[in-house]
Amino acid sequence: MSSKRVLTDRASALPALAEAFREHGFEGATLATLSKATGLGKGSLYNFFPGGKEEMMDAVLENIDGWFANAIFSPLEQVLDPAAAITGMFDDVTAYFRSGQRVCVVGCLGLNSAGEAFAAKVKGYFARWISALTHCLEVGKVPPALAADLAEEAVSGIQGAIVLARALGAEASFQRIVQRLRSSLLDAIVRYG
Amino acid sequence: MSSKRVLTDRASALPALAEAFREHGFEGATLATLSKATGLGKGSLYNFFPGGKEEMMDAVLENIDGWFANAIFSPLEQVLDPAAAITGMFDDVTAYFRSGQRVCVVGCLGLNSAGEAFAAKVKGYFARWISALTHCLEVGKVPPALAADLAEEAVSGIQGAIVLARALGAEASFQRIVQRLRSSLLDAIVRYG
DNA sequence: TATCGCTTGTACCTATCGGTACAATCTTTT
DNA sequence: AAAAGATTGTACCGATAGGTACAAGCGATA
Repeated sequence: MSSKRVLTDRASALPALAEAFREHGFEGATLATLSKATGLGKGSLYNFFPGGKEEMMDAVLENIDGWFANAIFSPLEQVLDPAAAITGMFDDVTAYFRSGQRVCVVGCLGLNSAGEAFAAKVKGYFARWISALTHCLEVGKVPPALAADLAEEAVSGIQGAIVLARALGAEASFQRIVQRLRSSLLDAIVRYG
Repeated sequence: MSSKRVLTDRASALPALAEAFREHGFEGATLATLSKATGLGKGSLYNFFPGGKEEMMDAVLENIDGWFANAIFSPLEQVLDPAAAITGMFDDVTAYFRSGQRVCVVGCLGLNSAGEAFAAKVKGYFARWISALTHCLEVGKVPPALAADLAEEAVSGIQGAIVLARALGAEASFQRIVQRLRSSLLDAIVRYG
């Protein structure tokens, strides 16, 4: 059971690590920050993540990706009711990003040179999201070319909504933008479905 | 003339500083980085910017804001031909952000805690952009409520396009998204104008 | 309860951080 | 050309960065 316990404790530190990286970015999050955020001393941190900050961020990305795969990507990929799946996606995403007050770690990593080490994971995350959403729209009888366009627009639009809502300090902006995106996708399904 | 020369040299360092901040972010850009980027030693840097990194970023923001005011905001605010102004805006923005390969310093600052010191400027930048674009659409006879929505969607959409294009390493994504936004605004003007 | 191995806090390391001091240079003015 | 001022590189500062070493502490097995 000891090997399981290591896993458990390592995993239980991930939410706090993710929150610290979210707030301060990869460069801005110091070991002192991470230690305080998790309640773990440096010793424990390096025990669980021998690779240091980079391994911590890697684990956080893995964890986030797992959450999205489960809560967002899979439902879209194995969709039965496209309209319901899309509505669910926007609801989950709005809750997850706290209407834009909570930043997207993955998106932020792509923006500066500090995130280059994680480029593949960042790319994979967005690529899978768009492809899952495209698939869902196609199941809703939306023509493939339009489906791909709408999916790209939606995923990109959510990221933009986060940037704008943070900049303006306005959750309402996020909600308006996301609602418009949702309507746009649902309209396409209604039109072709 | 000496006071002018100070201004000139300080100003001439701004593009290099902006590029360094763009690439590494505020925290990630060290004084060594900034020194190398500008070709100025620490002494000169602190001679021109006694307030250190923070004053440098402040000056960079001022500079960026000035560029946008001149190239983007003013044409929208004093618009005669709304359709042409909007087309011009998207062209200029696409060139400025190098189809999304070049990050928006202002948007990035809003994303993590390091940028809190600049929150007012960040907010002002986006607020003015949205309000200028709203005005332009209204001149194009688009109803005010819809104009505000479309403007918010466009500005937010551009930011999202940058995030996505960087993450995917795909300029094509940026161009598709921006073209769709442009069409959406032009359509509204055609419909109501 | 003695032992074993995982876990943890503390002390410590070097490199580099942002920033300062200042003497040596240029420029400019006269 | 000489004085005055602006500009610059270099040396240096304390603080803190990420990371390592390691002895004490801990819970499980026997």
